[in-house]
Amino acid sequence: MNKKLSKKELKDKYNINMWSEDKIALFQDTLLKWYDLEKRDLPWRRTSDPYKIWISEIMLQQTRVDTVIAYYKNFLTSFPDINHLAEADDDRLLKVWEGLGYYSRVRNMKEAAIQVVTHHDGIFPDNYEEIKKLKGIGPYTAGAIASIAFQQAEPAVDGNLMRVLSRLFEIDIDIAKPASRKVFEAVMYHIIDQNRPGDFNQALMDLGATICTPKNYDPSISPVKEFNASYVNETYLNYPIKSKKKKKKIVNYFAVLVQNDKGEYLLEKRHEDRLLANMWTFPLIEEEMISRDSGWKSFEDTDLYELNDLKKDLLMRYVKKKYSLNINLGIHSSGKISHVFTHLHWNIYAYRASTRNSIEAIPSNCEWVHETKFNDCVFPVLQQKIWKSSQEITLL
DNA sequence: TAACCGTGGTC
DNA sequence: TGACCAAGGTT
Repeated sequence: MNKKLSKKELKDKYNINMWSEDKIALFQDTLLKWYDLEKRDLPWRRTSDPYKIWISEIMLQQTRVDTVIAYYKNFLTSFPDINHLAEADDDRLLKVWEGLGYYSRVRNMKEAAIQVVTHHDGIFPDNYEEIKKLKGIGPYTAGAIASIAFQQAEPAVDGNLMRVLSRLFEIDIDIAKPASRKVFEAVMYHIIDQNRPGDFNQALMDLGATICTPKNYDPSISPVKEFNASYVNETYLNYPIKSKKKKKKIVNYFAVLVQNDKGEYLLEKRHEDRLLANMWTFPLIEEEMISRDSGWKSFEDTDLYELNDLKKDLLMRYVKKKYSLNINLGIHSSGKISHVFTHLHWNIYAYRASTRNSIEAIPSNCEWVHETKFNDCVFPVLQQKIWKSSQEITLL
């Protein structure tokens, strides 16, 4: 359970000057009046169905509103209620999420749906504590659903709220640290509107998305500028405090597009609990796997674009070992295909190859698939990039 | 705690 | 163009 910090504790521990009750009431009134006039008209704001609100909240995690809208509508067409979701076919479910990213979200959603059907008779739980127990639902999402769908006075502290509150109260803690969220929740327990908690949370999010933005921030146009300590004190350029992210690790890959005598391509299903889990790609081979095996130093950048006889041989041997295939490998790549993840930067060089015979059976996580069937496969955007880029590879 | 987990937009 | 950002959660 969250323990509510008193105003004195907020001051003593975090140097936060909480407002008087009168000022809090005036802030609530001012913010909600602005929200009633200016709130964005979004599909999930036209329903009180906790299932639909839940879908929207999961999709919106680390994802822009504009991107989510089409996925949201399509998802509800495919899985109109929680029973359909609980019984969903895994591949069909992943297909609906294709391109949206963070694919564990949809896997967790099915598990949560099964939890609701099993433990709550298919009725979505109506309080923070029970909602929070569902797979894939953390403190933010539990607070959002509890407040928006069930009018519980629970904070929903996301990146927007931390930025907004940092500026309103001149809060000197690093919002990039996981532990900081609790401080902002403590602030929210004081100021959240007891009668309209869901609207209050969403109003602060809208304020953060449209006015109290990370860049190009102009505090003078805010409807609550008089409440903004960092505006009044002209310290707003200092907030929020946010530490820098680590640099991404750069990894080089070869993608090998092997076609058999029927013209089908070799596809590989990725491991079920790693990056791009359960999705299909052409075989991807880390450059380091090749260079290390051969006792070579890492390849020079230019070596990756075009293979000399030695490197071609190393790659063909690796494919033979791992995929039980003798291949004829082209030496011209697609050029560099860059794909950036949250913590990685991949450079991929795609090569075409052909094969006539398989030595043994191909590995169990691999299949031969004709390109006319690619629409039935769940492809990450990375795979789509490689496929598109491969059309331009020169043969020979 | 910090690392892991996607993608597209923006300056 | 690289770095940051967008309604975070899990391990």
